[in-house]
Amino acid sequence: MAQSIPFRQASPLKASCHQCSLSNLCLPLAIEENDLDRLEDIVQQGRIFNRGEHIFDQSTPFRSCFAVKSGSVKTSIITEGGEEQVTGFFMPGELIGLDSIGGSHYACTAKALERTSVCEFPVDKLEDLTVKLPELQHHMYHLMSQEIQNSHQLAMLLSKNTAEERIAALLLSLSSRFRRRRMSPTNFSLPMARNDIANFLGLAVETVSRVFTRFQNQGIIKARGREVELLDVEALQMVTREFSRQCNT
Amino acid sequence: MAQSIPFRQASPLKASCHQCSLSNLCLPLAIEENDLDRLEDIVQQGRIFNRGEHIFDQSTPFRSCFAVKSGSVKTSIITEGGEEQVTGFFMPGELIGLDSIGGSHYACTAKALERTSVCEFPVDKLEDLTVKLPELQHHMYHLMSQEIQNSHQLAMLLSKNTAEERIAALLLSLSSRFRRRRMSPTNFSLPMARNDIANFLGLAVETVSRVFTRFQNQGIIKARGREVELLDVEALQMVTREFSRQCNT
DNA sequence: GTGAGAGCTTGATAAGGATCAATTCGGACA
DNA sequence: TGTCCGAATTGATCCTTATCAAGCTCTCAC
Repeated sequence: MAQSIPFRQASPLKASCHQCSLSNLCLPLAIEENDLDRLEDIVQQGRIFNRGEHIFDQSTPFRSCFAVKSGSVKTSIITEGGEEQVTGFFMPGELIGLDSIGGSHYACTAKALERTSVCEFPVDKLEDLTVKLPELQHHMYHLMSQEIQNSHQLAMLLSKNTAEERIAALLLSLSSRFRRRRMSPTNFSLPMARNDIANFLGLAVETVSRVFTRFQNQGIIKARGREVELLDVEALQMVTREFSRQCNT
Repeated sequence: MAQSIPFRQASPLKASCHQCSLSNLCLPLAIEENDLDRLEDIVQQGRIFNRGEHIFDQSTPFRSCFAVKSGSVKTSIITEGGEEQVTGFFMPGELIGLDSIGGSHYACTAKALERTSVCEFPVDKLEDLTVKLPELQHHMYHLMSQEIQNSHQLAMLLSKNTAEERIAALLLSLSSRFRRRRMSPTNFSLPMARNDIANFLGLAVETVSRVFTRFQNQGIIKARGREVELLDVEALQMVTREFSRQCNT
């Protein structure tokens, strides 16, 4: 977009956090209104990625974290043997690359799941800034610790829960993330393919498919391709083990 | 120990990072010799925990990160339903509590696996210090991102690898961590019970036991209770999938 | 519109590991 | 030294989910 306006030469790719609708989800939420300029000074409006394009991969030298502005991203580790493990899905307002700070290269590969735009935060500048803005530093620590917790939660899901429980948990996670963005928590379209869901949850595609139809037959969800409607959120919550155990006790 | 010397009243529980044998593994490794005092100023020599004692649990208000000084610690998440998921094992020089920064309470429960001593870093002071020592801040980011990577690696292990591969990977991880501490990488005693291994790796205890005996019959390891000897490290590396795939290709 | 290919669904079979059950081992303690 | 209890091992069976195979559907290019 910005590139199609050749006349504005000054501050060519500077993003405006002030005007961004995601400022209450993204990094700006940790910063006082009048310090926001300092964040804007280091943010670069990244380019737009088409479906399937890499934002970075494991061979890219690490330089920046990225905030998703629109669209969605999947991150995955790819082993020497070529196996892929999807490690996360990122939606608008969420920050990618926290797992790579301190390394020379990115620790994972990030791929746009649809047409996606991102904001880029060069990490050297970000580190300088967090020294000056302790609230921002605190927020960074907070984000990173949450990333650790998310990953532990995933490990838990993978090692202790059935296919149905895993899928229910994913649907609920997506639901709450849509809600945070003031979008319908019960009626949304999945940004990722069944394949990615399967990989992320440690299942075979066929199993994912079967569980979707099972949920549908039980009237818990309605799914048509990537379009999903959660018909009975309570039932979904019952499916996740934490909840069912809680109720049994 | 310090408590048994009642005459020294000044700086009662101050740890000496200068003299600590783990200073090349622990936080001090990021700090210039002459800034080390500032870290020492905020470190508290924590008390010693007996086998089975909690260093903190999920109901403890979050205040500090802890470095293991001697002994070992397991961390786990415990769900409302009472289920446990072991999220990590921590050995001397390693930092616990990174997953909790920014929260009001600890995100996991930490339990001493044997008689264990820890150093305590109050996080408010640590955050203040990282503002003054950018190298320390950078190192904290680095540690946290590695924690994320470790957890992703675990997720990968759980979702893609067989029981044998998971156990081989754990043994190799322990081995390399012993090596870093200048201890034998092939001859060590497991700090954790079979039960904890099973839980961590998403297996049943029986499966862990069976794999141990299978490895033993194949002459890859020798195990007598918690005493383990790695007889054929190469073979173990072959077992982990990354390696075997690499060789097949 | 039509064909091709990827993505998704459904069915049948097989396998890896969980579960249940029964010993055995090992260390703490009287 | 014997006893007790939890941890570890071993065996038999069952279950969930992977795998293999086939058919369906949607989308996109031509």
